[in-house]
Amino acid sequence: MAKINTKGETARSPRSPKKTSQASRPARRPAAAKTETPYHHGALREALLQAAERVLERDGLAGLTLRAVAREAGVSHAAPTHHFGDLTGLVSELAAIGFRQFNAAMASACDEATSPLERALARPKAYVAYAQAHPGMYGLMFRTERLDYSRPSLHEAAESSFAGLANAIGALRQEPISGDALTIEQGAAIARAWSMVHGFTMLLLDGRLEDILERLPAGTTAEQLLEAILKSTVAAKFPT
Amino acid sequence: MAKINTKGETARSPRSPKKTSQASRPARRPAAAKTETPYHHGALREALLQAAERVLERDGLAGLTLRAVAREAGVSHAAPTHHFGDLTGLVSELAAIGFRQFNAAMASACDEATSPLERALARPKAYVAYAQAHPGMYGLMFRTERLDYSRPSLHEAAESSFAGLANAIGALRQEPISGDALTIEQGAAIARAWSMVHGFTMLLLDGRLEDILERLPAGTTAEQLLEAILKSTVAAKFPT
DNA sequence: TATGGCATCTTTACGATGTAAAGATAAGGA
DNA sequence: TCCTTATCTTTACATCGTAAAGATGCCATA
Repeated sequence: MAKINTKGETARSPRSPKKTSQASRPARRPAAAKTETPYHHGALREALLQAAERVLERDGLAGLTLRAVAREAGVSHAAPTHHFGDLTGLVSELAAIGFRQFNAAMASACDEATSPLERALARPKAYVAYAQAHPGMYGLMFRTERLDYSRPSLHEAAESSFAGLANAIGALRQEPISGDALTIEQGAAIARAWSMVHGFTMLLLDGRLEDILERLPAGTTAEQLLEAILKSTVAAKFPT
Repeated sequence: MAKINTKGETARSPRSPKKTSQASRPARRPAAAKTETPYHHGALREALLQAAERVLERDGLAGLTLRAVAREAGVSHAAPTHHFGDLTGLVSELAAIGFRQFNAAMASACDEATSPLERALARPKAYVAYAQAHPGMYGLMFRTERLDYSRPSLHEAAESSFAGLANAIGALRQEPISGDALTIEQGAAIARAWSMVHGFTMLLLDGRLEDILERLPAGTTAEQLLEAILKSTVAAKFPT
């Protein structure tokens, strides 16, 4: 509400107010002098996505508007339209980036695991850790209704995330999971794991686990609660 | 710019355009003639909440705006402000109603269960069933960031929901759960159950379980998938 | 090298929203 | 009867998303 907007709608710093003829600007967009802000940005699309990520993590989902992103990038409010079509487009592309970060974080966590038990716990722990480190991004990926999964980049990134999960469950059950057909037991195992971790994450981010955490022995963290849940779930598979 | 606004922002049907003196209106707000729409509505607060629920289930979360609710109720767009303060206020009161419906649905489902196994499954099944029957309401309760839990009605209704869950887990573990202190095992059991069911519901409503469902034997429904998950979880406690 | 097409970015405009503030209207107590 | 107050309407404004028209300069082609 009330958004002061202290710097005016369009805020490209060193732009002469009118009649910017091509004099007084370095010729041919020199990659060195970024401070001159050439008329044609040159990499606006990427700059907008980075600006959007900053706005998202700073102001939350509600603050992620087309105009705010444009302000953050220092261009006019309508500039994003040309690159993303509409807000759904920008948000979807940003979510795709989020999914890729997310997948990379889980993959690297799995790689670092040594024991079988560790490997089983690494993925869900990395899942929750990513969401805690990037709550805005996670909200963008799983809370917004404004995502267009028909966009190839988003579809592919989300699909890859799902495939990683399915493979992890397959490894845990020691039966490779086919790409096109699942038994009811396999489907239940995958859905259960995903539901549990996703639900835990959402409840945690929404502060709804506070009721539980504050009744636990003093100083118990969300990570410890998660670990207790996970261990009680997979304990049977890894006899101590 | 005259504001075309096809149905007029304020749409109380039989309102004389100017100078509505008290003649031509039934004296003293007669409870019989609802069609006359007395100036002072008499029960606007409840009417607005009912209108809001209709708008929510018809147009979804994005369609639930203060002005849309006012239109639906046939009053001016600023009328809700007096009763709810702002959009957060209205949305929070509606969410409280949702939590009460939600709790009642689960309680009645538990009452109808006969066997111990049935009783263990009744609650989560009713949970998901409510969300499927009232996706707007469920989204309002668990997806919106615009809820004010400091409001007594919402706080109480949500708290009651949590208490019901904790009791159900206590019954399942055959150890009554204290109101103020939990062991890590108890906390993990509660958080696990809630996370699983909540996560399943969110993924289902978001269509993210489609990838799994369509790989399952043809015709498998979400309810069957949920049942498979639940049974594999509590199977140990209920030897067939 | 000159020039025209076209991608890129800005300006302007419009309807929608939330919210504040002032005006209108009835209800109820003095 | 009159006045205070709660309730509802009108008006106003900043913000948002989006469309459309104008400005700018890159690049291929002549």
